[in-house]
Amino acid sequence: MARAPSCDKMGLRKGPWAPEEDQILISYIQKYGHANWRKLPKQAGLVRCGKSCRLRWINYLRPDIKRGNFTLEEEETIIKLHEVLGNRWSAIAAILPGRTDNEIKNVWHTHLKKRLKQYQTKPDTKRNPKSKSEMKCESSNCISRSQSESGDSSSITGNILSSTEVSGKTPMSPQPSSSEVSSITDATTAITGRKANNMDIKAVNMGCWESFWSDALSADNSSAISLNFEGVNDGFQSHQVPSSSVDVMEPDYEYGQNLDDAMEFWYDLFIKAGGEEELIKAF
DNA sequence: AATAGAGCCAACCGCCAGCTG
DNA sequence: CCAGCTGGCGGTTGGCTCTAT
Repeated sequence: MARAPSCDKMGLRKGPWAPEEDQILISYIQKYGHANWRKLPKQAGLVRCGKSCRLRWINYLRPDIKRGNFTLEEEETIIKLHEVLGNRWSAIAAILPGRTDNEIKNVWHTHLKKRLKQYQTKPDTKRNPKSKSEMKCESSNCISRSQSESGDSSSITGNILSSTEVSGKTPMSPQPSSSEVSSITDATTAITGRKANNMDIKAVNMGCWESFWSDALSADNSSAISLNFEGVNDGFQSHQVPSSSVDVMEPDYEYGQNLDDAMEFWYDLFIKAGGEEELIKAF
């Protein structure tokens, strides 16, 4: 395949972007979008290659970029996801809203790798590295529970992610592209420890996993119980589980205080209700 | 105050997969 | 089916900043 000449071979500017260039790029994209990165610089009047423009936009100029230091939660999430995904930075970035793969890669190489090494040499000092099976994302918007050590499928992993966290798209976006599906698959595997299925992809596409599960389960909610747990950003959210398909319930269970507990209980119910097949029917 | 070394991060490079004609 | 084009990805690097001496 013929390769496009690199930027310097075409006499294009390289290196750090000037504020004026940023401004040109921003206003062009705001006006016309970025349908074709290769043509964009010429049309916008920039002496850069399309690739450079794309990178600048994605990594720095996009309005939804979160600047500033990574929080402890974000760093923990990266470490845990890296245990599962390895150097698949874009897949990790898909789960951390507002963060770019480049940023995550940099943080990993500059901070986290070192920190992990320290933990491994002094396992009791700060963080006790968990095995994959113990993976548990503790951030408020990313919950994961391990499959039981015995391999019992009744403790399938739970997860809460908004669509934007997984696919980078706003809710009710059109059909995901193959690359987005791959992101969703990666994210599902990373967070839940299980393989993504079409339902996950559909769920992400139609809104978010939370509401998907909720809607699906409440399709038969004539005698439903409610699970209340702390939501992503906004306090408490209610989820309905059809009690008709559940053999055992604990009505006095405290759901509201601990999201992990709620999710554990929720997923136990889900499995008792017949697992995925039941969900497919309900949906 | 000057200098060297380390750390950090924006940006580049080259490869690859998916799309299109 | 094929070749070319494009966007996306991960690895790497150059240069700026910070810190120690």
